Amino acid sequence: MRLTTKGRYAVTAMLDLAIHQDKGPITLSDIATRQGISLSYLEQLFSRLRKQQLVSSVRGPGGGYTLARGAKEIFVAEVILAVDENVDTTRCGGKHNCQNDQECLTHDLWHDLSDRIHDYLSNISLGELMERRAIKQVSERQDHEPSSVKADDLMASR
Amino acid sequence: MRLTTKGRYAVTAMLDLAIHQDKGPITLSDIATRQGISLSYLEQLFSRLRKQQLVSSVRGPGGGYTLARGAKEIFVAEVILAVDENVDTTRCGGKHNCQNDQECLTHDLWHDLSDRIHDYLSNISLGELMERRAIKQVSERQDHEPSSVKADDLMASR
DNA sequence: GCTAATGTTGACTGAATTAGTCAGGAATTT
DNA sequence: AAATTCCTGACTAATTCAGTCAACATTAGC
Repeated sequence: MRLTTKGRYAVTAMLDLAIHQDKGPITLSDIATRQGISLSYLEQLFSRLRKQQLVSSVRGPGGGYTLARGAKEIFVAEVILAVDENVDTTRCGGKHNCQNDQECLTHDLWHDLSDRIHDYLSNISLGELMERRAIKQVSERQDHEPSSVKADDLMASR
Repeated sequence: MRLTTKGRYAVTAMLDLAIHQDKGPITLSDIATRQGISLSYLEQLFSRLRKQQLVSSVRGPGGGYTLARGAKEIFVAEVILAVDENVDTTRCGGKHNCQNDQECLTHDLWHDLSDRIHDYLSNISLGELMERRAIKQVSERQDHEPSSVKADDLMASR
């Protein structure tokens, strides 16, 4: 499991899709402008996302992409793995008899960690990230709104 | 926070160090042979690990590297960040006024996720990974050892 | 049916990063 | 003095990243 800018682009684009999907199919041009990602690069990414059945496409005018499932049923790990064709992260490729026992010992340790990260990201859905954002926005609005409690009061109370 | 093969090499090497550190300073040549990583590449990585004070070095014959702290006080996130000359992952570099509000909306969402991963990896120590491995080894040995309790008995009791 | 909008595919490319090589030098033990 | 090890920097091949470009397929609307 790798976590690079490529995966970040994919997750960001999928989040954009999730946020705007109530407006019907979304074109890649829209996402490109909103997120500042080149159209052609998005095409590469969505080609893979489509093959993994994370998005559906509609051709022709008024067409575009939609999420293939609900935002709460799509998990970050899926998105990242879809655009990351990288598989065998281990040098010994799962073989347990490489050179000496010592080698695979730490290989397994890494594999352990990799599994944990994967499990973790498999439990965060696009929907959750959206919700979290919604909560944050409310909280920020409250911070900036004039309220009965002044900022100075808060500072003084520290 | 990125998660690449570079970070994996670093974590693997640090785990190797953690496992063998009871034998005094460990040379990079030892790690190179055991883990199948080129010596020169390890030198680059350990140069950074040393600058971040994750390892201590001893020069001359009988020298090598040791962990700067106990294995339980070194966290995976530290190791990865040490070798990753972290680029600013966000295009807007933290500015909240890039183009339109929409752009930063999903940028923040990604940042959220990145933070979560960081928090997660900040709570896994090298020591924990070692322990987990130890438990796994015991469990595997028990699976293969003939014992007074037969496997069939266990299955039946379910 | 024509046209425009959009997805689909593949070949190509410059830039950055990865992973490694090489050559020396500095410190320290024997 | 000699051997061992860390330390540093310059260099390089391979890969990946990010993007460009061109051609084509499908469909909606006129």
